[in-house]
Amino acid sequence: MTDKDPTQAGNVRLAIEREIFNGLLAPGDALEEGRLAGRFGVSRTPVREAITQLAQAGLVTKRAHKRAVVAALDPETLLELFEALSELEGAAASLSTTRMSEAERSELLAIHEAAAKNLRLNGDPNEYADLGFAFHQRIVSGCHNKVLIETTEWLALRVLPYRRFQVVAPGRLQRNQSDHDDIISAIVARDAAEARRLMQRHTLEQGDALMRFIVLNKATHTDFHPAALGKEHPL
Amino acid sequence: MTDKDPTQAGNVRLAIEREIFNGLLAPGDALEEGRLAGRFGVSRTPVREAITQLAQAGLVTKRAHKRAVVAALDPETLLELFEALSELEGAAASLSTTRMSEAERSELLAIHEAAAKNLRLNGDPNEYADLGFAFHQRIVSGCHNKVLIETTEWLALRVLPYRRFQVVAPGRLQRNQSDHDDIISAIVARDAAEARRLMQRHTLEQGDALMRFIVLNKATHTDFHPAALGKEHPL
DNA sequence: TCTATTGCAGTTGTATACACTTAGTCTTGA
DNA sequence: TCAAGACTAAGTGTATACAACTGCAATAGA
Repeated sequence: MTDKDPTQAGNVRLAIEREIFNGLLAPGDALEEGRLAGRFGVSRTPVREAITQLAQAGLVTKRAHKRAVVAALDPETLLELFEALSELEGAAASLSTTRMSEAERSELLAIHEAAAKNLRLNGDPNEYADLGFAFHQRIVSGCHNKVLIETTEWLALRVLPYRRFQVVAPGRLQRNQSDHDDIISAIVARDAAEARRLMQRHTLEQGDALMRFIVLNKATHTDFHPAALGKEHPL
Repeated sequence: MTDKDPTQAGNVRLAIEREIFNGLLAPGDALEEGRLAGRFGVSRTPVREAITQLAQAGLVTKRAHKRAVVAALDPETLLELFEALSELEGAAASLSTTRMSEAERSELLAIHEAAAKNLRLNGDPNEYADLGFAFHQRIVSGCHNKVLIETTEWLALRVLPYRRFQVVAPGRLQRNQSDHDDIISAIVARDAAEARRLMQRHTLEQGDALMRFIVLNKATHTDFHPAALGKEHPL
């Protein structure tokens, strides 16, 4: 357990989060307080507090006197999540066109070019996924609105376990990169409306691609969950 | 304490929420677990859980080994909050133009007309505020995207203690109503882009008006907080 | 007088014990 | 055989005790 966090509840929260992202805890799995407490070597109290926080964050669902379970993202909710996310990221992109500092803009460009290079040289897909993630993150943070940033990341957190799988869809990478190309163009041209439109469409399409992938996968593996494919997520 | 909620932590959470909205607990006030426990006649455990939830919801801030305090919305954050909210409500309005059922649309119209009537007859300003609140809420819920609805309400919750004061600004009521008029028109015309634009601008202006009011008020009363003006909020 | 250190009171964080709820099984009666 | 009800096991909700931390005030030293 990382000892950076002063409080155990925080540690436990992070640990459970990680396990959810790793797939060690799959959507639908029950979080039993006593067992987790034993596993982490603490009492039920901090575990309970961690679960409360995770429930409030939407990563787990909890009803009175029932065991908390890892939030299962049914396709419908996943779609809604991406729709909402696309609106927020679109808004952020729009604001970022006028608010990003020169340094932020050049950093964004650097990330974008690193991704392009990775693609040209057939680099590690996971590295590409991370760069794509960074790309989105920089655009969001560029809006300089803490509330908007927080809210967007809050939603992004919930799709994070699923989001990296878009890369496996054939041909998605090139399409993804050209989308990013266009978004960059809109940003450097200071075209807020266009940046919003492109960013929104892009995120929405990511969601669609992911959905398609999931339902196809589900056809063969009814017990599909993120960990089925992934290596753990770097957090 | 209302005994409808099965769990005490939930009761306490609601009670504290109410006190925050009432102004009994003003932004910056400390929430001391022991004292609250005594006041509500429960132990510290459910109080602690309630505070954890409220912290996750953004209504209070909490750091390790420090007392939790009611989140103080400094003007900058308040502005950011309204900016983010305006994006979300705009998005919801856009989606609602195509997704609202006929029943929902007519309910929205009924609310709007009730507000108009209230205004014509110089009715109770608090009733008008409630109708305005309902207006926004119906448009948001009309988008039929649970995630988007939840997220919007989550942000709206944080400005709720402040939002009702817009009505006191002179001339705001008529302007508010005519804004609503235009939004309704866009919705019945199924003009998604226009509905988004109007709704976004409208919410943003609400924020601006509120901000102006607060800074003016603050000039005389440095210890300004919502309860200074309001009757309690009906929750 | 000023500064640093130490002690103390108050408050939060954690462990543990107990009460209550839930779901499943087993018994019992028709 | 089946349904209804009691019993039981497992797990959550709450209370309480204790440990750890923070802020402040008193005190000692220069």
